[in-house]
Amino acid sequence: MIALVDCNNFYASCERLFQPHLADKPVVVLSNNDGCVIARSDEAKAIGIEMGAPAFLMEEMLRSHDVAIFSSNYTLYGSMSDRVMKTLQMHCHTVEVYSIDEAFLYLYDMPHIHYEDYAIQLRAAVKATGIPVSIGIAPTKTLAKLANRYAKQYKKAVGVHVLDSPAKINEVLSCSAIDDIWGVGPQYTKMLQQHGFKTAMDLVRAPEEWVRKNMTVVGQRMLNELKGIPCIEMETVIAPRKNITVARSFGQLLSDKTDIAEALANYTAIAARKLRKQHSCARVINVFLQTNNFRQKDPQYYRSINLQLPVPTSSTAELLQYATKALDLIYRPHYNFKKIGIILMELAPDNQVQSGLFDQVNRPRDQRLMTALDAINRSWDGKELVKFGRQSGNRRWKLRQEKLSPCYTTRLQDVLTINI
DNA sequence: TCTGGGGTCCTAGGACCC
DNA sequence: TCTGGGGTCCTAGGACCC
Repeated sequence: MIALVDCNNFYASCERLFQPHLADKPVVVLSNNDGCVIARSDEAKAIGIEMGAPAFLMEEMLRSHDVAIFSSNYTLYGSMSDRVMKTLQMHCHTVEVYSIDEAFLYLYDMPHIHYEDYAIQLRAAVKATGIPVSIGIAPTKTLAKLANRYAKQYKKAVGVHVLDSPAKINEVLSCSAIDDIWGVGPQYTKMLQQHGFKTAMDLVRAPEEWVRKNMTVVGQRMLNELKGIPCIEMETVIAPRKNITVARSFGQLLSDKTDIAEALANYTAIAARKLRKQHSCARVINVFLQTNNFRQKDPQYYRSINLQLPVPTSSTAELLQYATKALDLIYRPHYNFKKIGIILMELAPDNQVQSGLFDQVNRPRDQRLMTALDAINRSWDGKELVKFGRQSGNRRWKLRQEKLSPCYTTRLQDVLTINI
């Protein structure tokens, strides 16, 4: 059996944990730039606040219901996620951390446990971190996902649901809508509804060849998973990323090339740090630049460009040179730009780099420099104490984060003081 | 009139996930 | 005035190889 542990309203729960007076209040967390709603407490969902809704269209509503609003604080959420995942690892040795707020637990080597009791205990153990979770247990990942949804929807008090018999599986399949299935998104929902499918049970009854033809091999795997035949492997070792993207909308529209170049330099530095963290080098970089396409009255512009690097690298200095060159090639004056991004592609392990015959770069020296830079910056609360000149300037690009909470768990001066 | 049988690599586009 | 930021996988078609 496989368990799926999913944190309830994760970002909202993280924020609320350190402000207990918000315990039964509506809480929302906004995306970067305080743009859209990306997490909601149950109370916020009950008022009718939709996922992804733009905050600026709901100001009156948020005020009238006294909704607590937070900017995203990924440092806090990452740290809370670590605590949750470590707790799970203490109760199961095969854990796949699937996302910041979800994990699959492999229970095959504990066949004699009582699954529901186990889940209830596990849930209580995680609650000690302050984060509430729901748990679904089933023979496949896709069914565990459905069981988890079911627990959230119909068994809120216990927060746990186990699919250990055909009858229980059928019950969940019958009361799950087609788009509740893991792997069925908006397009497949539309297609399946047009063919008369309503519930997960309807899909299970469909002929395999039909599913294969209309939903590719991915759909075929999904179908088998719903029938209790595992087709999606556990992935317990973290594979290195194949691409690394850093892209942000600016806090305000920018036209000036100097401002945009400064933003790009900072995003490049972040991407390069991520690259080194997973011990990879990039062979190709892509830089893209775009205007705000919600402002249809403004002239629109989008361009992206790929640059091949002569020798794969993870050096911020070198990547900055190519990123700057890329911007020179795609930048056009007089547009109101909203967003720029860099994608590092064709990543390879940094100990398997083929050097170039005419390479002029002193790579060992660059590597020592980057190692020293990372070490210094790591030891200062993650603040970038040492950086490249191109990264500095007037920071016109920086994000709006008007409701940012403290880093309660990662920055010493932000730790709460409690008066008794 | 009749024209083989295997393969790989690359790219764009489409689908999905959190 | 204000609308997020990351990822993965699959397929079809074209170009090429022997």
